[in-house]
Amino acid sequence: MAIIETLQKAVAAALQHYYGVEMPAEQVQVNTTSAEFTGDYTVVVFPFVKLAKKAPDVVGAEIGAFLKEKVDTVQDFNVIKGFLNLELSTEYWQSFLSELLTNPDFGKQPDNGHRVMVEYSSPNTNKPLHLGHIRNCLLGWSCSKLLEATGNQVVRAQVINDRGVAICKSMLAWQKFGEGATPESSGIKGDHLVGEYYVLFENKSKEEYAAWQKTDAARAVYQAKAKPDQPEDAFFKDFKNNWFNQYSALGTEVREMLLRWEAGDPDTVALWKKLNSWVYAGFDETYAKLGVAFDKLYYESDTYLLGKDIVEDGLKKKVFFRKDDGSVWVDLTDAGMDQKVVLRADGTSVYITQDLGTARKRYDELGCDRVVYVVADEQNYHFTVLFEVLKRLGEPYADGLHHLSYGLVELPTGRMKTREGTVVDADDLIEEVIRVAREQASEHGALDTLSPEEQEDTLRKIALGALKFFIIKVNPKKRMIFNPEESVDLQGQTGPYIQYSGVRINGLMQRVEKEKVDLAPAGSYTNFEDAEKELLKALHAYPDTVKTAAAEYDPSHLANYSYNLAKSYHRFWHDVSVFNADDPAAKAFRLQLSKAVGQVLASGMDLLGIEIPQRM
RNA sequence: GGUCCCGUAGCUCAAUGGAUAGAGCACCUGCCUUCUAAGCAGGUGGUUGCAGGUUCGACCCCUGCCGGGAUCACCA
Repeated sequence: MAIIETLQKAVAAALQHYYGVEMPAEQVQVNTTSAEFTGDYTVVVFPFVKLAKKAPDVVGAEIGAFLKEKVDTVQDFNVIKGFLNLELSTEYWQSFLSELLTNPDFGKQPDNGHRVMVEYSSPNTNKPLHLGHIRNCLLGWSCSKLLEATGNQVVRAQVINDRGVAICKSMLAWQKFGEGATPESSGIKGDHLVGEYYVLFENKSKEEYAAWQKTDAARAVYQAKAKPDQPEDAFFKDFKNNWFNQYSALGTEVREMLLRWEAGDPDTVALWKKLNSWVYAGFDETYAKLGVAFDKLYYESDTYLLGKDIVEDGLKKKVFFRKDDGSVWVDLTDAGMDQKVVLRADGTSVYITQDLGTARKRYDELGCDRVVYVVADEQNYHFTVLFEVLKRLGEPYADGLHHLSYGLVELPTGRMKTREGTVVDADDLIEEVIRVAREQASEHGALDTLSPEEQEDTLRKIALGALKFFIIKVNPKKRMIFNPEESVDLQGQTGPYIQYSGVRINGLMQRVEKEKVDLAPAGSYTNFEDAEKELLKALHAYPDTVKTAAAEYDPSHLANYSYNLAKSYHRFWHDVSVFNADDPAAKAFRLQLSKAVGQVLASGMDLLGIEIPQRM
């Protein structure tokens, strides 16, 4: 904020003037004053005492006097234990407020000419979205909004893992046992239907494995391969993947199906397209409910062969080397990593080959000089390697790549496990939060006069506000415990608490409209109440909060800010009267202040992907 | 075992190296005749995993331990 720079420069000038000390202005620490002291901004004078060779309170008093005289926005100061607290003039705060109100883009930055891609969600097409995808989507969406707000052009991209063994399992199970069921005939949402066949496949496979374990062949394998003293059940648990690849009839069928798919067999491709189309329709519905969207879709089936030219390139540049068997590697041991295959001996791509290829392709085609990959932290190593390799290849965009790594979402009972059926389904969860919101609303009664459509819309906003805030308030890199009961709380540190402060403001604004209140005399109101000053200071901090959240790819900063702003507003609401204020200037000022808070809350919540209802 | 991440109130989470480590939930106590009480005010609750170090000042930076997690495939 410009005021901070002004103060920094003035302090530097004071140091020069009194002590002949040269200090770069940006090294001067200016903090916001904590609530229990008088003042708006605080200069920490400890770093200067050695240079000035005077006691902290003397230095503070001298600099304070200098600032008060030379900087007209500094109205007063006090020094406590080496902290120089500065009070800005009421004129400054008044003009700040009116500037905020005339600037609908307050807190946002102008176009900086960069184009950034934010890649998020990356679902597999063999089952529906779950709680983990929700955290991913909310982070990706909010992050993309933050990047836009800080002046970037953003491309939202989704990579869809639409090929491979997983979807073939669903396809095979549907073919064998589905009897032609469709989403229409079964009344089941497409992604859930396909997911059911995936589960069915896994169950059938489990049965087959159990039966196989009783055969002589299995006994022979156990005798030959088990470690000494290894009990049978432990051995067969470990052996499962080997069995599936070598002995399983279903396994063989799936692999044959995958081969047919890769060969472009028309029937297989048609089946694949049919099931995937059901899944996409299901995903679209879930994304719509979550309020997230994409500008660009990448299908793994289009990109999985990509990246071979970059391997050639890397060989030429001696970044990669070829082993005798023909496989291509990169040696990162000098950077504390391992050697890594980038191309198999048979010439086919591996996971990282694709990512190398798509990174270059995106830069070439879309000019994205920054890419944010929103991917869970289990892939930290993969991205460290990927970025390092691209750097060594001298790719021009290599420094603009960022892995927004987020921690796993766990339940109070522990990790979600597919096998134990503890995975929280995204659609179920959304339905559940809406149900609870409906229950609470009927007790509350505030929505009773709305039309049924408006009621539904409001309930959706409240419910999703609760769910989204609950997830987004946590620092992304931390693992989070998701307690379903707490996620639907509407009181306390929650989305609805913030929405409610916005709703209160909406109510005021409607009344302003109706009663045609004159807001002009606000400027003559100068004797701010504590609650008012607190709000002004909070509003003042908004642009920096947006900047920090964007720079750190961390929406939780903004979530916490929004909560604190809402909290200050609730206190203000309680402490002072707005419409019943005793003088017209106070009334006008409080209405302007409320309007400003409403504007910033709406802006901030929008960056988090949360809507504020008209009433609740 | 190597590398990386996390350990803060009973629980879920905050705290650009700055002042007495803060919120919410839960548990108590108050506040609707006044702009929506989905709100406000107060109380209880802490050796910031442990031990050193750097600094005028450390939850934050450094070192070593302890605990939890992730990852180290010609899988994705």
